[in-house]
Amino acid sequence: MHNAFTPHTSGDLNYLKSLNRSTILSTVRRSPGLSRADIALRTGLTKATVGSVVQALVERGWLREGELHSRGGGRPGRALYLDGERHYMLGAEVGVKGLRLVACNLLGVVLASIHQEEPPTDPATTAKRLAALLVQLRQAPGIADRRCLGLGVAVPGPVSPKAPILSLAPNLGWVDIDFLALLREQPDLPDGVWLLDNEANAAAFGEFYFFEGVPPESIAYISAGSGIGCGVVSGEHFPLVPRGHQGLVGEIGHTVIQPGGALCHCGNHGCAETLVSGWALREALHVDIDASLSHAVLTRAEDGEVQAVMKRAGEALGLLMLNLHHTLNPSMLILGGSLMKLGESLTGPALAYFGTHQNDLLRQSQTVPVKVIGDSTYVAARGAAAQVMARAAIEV
Amino acid sequence: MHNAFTPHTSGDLNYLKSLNRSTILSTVRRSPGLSRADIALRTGLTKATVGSVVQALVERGWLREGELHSRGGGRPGRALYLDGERHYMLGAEVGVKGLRLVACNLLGVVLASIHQEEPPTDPATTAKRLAALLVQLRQAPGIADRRCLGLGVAVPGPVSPKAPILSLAPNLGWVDIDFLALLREQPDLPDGVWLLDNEANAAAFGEFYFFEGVPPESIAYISAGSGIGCGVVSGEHFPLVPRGHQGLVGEIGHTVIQPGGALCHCGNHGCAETLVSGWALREALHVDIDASLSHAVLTRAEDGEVQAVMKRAGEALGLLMLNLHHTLNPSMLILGGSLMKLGESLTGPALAYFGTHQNDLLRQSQTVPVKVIGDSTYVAARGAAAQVMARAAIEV
DNA sequence: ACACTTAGTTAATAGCATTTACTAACCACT
DNA sequence: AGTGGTTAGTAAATGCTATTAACTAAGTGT
Repeated sequence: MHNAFTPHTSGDLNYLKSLNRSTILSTVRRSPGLSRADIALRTGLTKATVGSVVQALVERGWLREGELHSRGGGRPGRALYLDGERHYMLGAEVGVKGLRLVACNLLGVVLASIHQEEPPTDPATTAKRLAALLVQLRQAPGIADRRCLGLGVAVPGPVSPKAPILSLAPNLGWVDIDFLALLREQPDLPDGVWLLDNEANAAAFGEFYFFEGVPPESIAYISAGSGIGCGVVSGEHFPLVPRGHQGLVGEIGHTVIQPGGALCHCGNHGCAETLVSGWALREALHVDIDASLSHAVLTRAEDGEVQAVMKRAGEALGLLMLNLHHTLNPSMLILGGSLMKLGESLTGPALAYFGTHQNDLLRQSQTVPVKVIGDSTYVAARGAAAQVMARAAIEV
Repeated sequence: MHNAFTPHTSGDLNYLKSLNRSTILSTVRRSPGLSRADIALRTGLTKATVGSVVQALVERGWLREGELHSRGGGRPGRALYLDGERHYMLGAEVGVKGLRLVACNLLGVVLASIHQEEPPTDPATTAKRLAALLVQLRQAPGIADRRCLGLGVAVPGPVSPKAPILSLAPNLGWVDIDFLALLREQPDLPDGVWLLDNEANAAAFGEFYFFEGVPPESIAYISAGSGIGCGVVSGEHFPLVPRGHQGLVGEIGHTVIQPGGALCHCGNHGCAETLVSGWALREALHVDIDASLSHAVLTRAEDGEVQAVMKRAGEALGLLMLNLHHTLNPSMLILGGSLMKLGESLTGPALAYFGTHQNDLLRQSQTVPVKVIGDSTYVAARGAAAQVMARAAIEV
C-alpha cells in the first residue's frame, strides 16, 4: 500500500477512528487555530468525540494547544495547532540532474535539506548514495531528537499504481525499479511509512497539502523540466492523487498538440514535449547538454531568435494549461519545474495565451488562478514528505 | 447532495454500517453468485458481519438467494444475486434531439423505455413533458408493483459540482437551470433519490456500474454527438466520477488539437469539436440540420470527399483518445454517442490511429481495450438510473 | 453578585464489528 | 449405514466507538 490514501473499502471500528482522527487533523491543518468546538461544528462530530481525539493527538505530539480566543460571551476556546516540534518526515527526490532531500515538520516547514547536483547512475548505486545523504540529514541540529514518521521518495517517471515500483524513467534509462527495496538494504534508515511516487504527483501533493493561504479545492501542478508532467490533487480531508491504470495520469508531455509536428523520442509527432521541455529548448537554442539553459536564455534575452523560440514554447505551455483545464478542471494551476527558472520569457507567453484563450464555456468566466513557482528545487522532495505525513496520520 | 458518491468526511456508526453494506452489495454486483463466505473472504469482513448485512439486504429485496454450490468437501454455500424483481430506478436523458427514459432493475436490465424524438424547448415546458412521460413509464406492466428508488436525469452540459444545477447547455440555449426543481413542481412523481448529471458522466457511470463481463478498473466514456464530451469513472466499490471545480472534467471537445485550425463556436481555433462532432461533420459534408447525418454518410460512403472527411474526423477522434490515455489513463475506453451510428467510416480511422500511435512509454505496451457502442440511445438514461441505485444503496 | 453564554469534560447509553462457540450440511472413507 | 473431516452459516458475548445528557469551567454583561 504505497499511496498516501488508498481508500478503504470495508471498515471496522479502527477504520472509523482513524477516519475521524485524520479529519480532525486536516481540519486543523487547513485552518490553524480552531478550537475543539469549532472543529466539532465544521466536521459534524460531537464535542465529546473531538475532545477525546484531540486529547490523544496532543499527547502524541501531533497537535499543540495555543492561546485562548474569546468571541463575545462565554468561555473562550483554546486554539489548536499542528505541533511542529515533535515529529519530522523525510522526503527525497531522485532527479535527472541530482538528488534533493528534505526533512520537514508537520507544518511543512523544511528543517534541513541537502541538494547534491550530480546525476544518478544505476539504481543500486543511487540508493546507496541517497541512503548516505539521508543518514547525514538526520544528524542535522534539531532533528535527531524528533520522531521520524517515515520516508517518501519522488522519482522522474511513472510509478505503478499497484506496487511502489518505478515503471520507467526515460531520462535515467531505468526500467521497473523497486527503488524502495534497494533503499531498504542500506543501513541506518528510519522505520515508519515508506512511499514512492512520481515527481509531479509528489510535488502536486505537497503544494496542495501545505498550501499557504485559503486552500484550493483541487490543483494541477505542471512540472516542466527535462520532460513535462503533471500531478493532480483534490479532496479536503483526504487528498487524492489519481494515478490511472498504469500511473500515467498527467503524462501530458506526450499529448499531441501539433499533429504532424516534430518527431518526439516517444515515436509520435507533435507531442507537447517537442515544443516545451528542457531538451526541446536546448535543441532549438543550440544549448549544449552540460551548459545552463537558463543562463543561455537570460543572457540572450534580447536575441530575436531566442524570443521567438520562447514565445512558441510558452504558448505551447499555455495551450497545455487550457487543455488541462478542459480535461481535469482543477480550481488552480501551479507551474513548477526547472524550466520556471527561465522566468518571464516562458511564463509571459504562457500566461498570456492561457488568459486570452480561456473560452466562455461557462458564462461566469471565472479565470483559473495560476501560481508560478520560480524555484522548485525542493518541491517534489517536500511533497513526498507530505505524503508520508498524510499516511502516518491515518495510522498514528 | 446530488452526486452518487460524495465521500463522507467524518463518520459515525451509521456511516460504517452503510459503507459495509455498499461494499457487500457491490461485491455481489461485480461477481454474481458469491456466497456469504466468499464475500467475507474478499472484503475482509467477518462471516458474522456479512451474515447479518446480507440478511437485512435479502429482507429488503436487494439481494436474493440462489442455488447451492458445493466445492469439494464441506457444507455448500448459498449463491447470492442482486434481486431484480423488487425495485426499479428511473433514468431520463434530456438530449438535444429528444427525450429518452428508462426504468431498470438492480441488474441494469431495462424494464421499460420511452424515446420521444422531439427537441426540448424551454426548461419548464420540457420538465412538464418529461414528467408526463415518467408517469406513463411507471404504468408499464411489471413496474407498478415495484418500489421506485428514485430518478436520475442526464443533461447535455456541465452540471455544477456544488449543486444539482445545469450550468450551461449550449445546444439548448439553457443557462443555470435547476431542472430538478422544475420537475418537482410536477405531479405524480416518485420520492427517493433525485440526481442530475451531465450526459457523458451518467453514461460513463452506467457503463462502468453495469459492465458485462470482468469489470474494468476504470473507464473513460467518450460521447461523440452534436458536441464531444467524456466521462470518467473508477473505483471498485464506490465508483467515483471526477467532476472538477466547475464540472468541466472531460470537456474534451474544447481541447485544442490543431492550433490555428478552424474557428470553434467557443471562440478558439482548432478545438476537437471543429474536427469531430455532429455539427462539424454536417458542415463539412453539407448536410442539412434536419437531414440524417448517418443516412447521408452511409449512402455516400463511396464518395471520395466523404471518405476524406470521415478519415480526418476519425483520426482526430483517435488523437483525442490518445491524449485522454496520457492524461487520465483509464484502463478501458468506451466510444458512444450518436456519431457512432456512422459506423466503420468513423471508428475505422479512429481505432487505426489510436492503435498505431500508441507510444511505448511503458515497455509492456499493453494496448488499452476500446469498446464501441453502436446504439447508445438509452446509455445516458440508464447511467442516470445506475447513479440512483448507487446512491440508494448507501442509504437503503 | 448574578444571570447568561460558550467551551470542554465526564458518565451512561446505544450501535457496530469482532471473537468464540456453536449448528448445519455436505463429502469421503470405512 | 456410520463416522470423521471440512466448510457455511448463525448466535451470544465482548470490546470499541460515537452519541447523548448532564455536568464543570470560564468568560461577559447587568
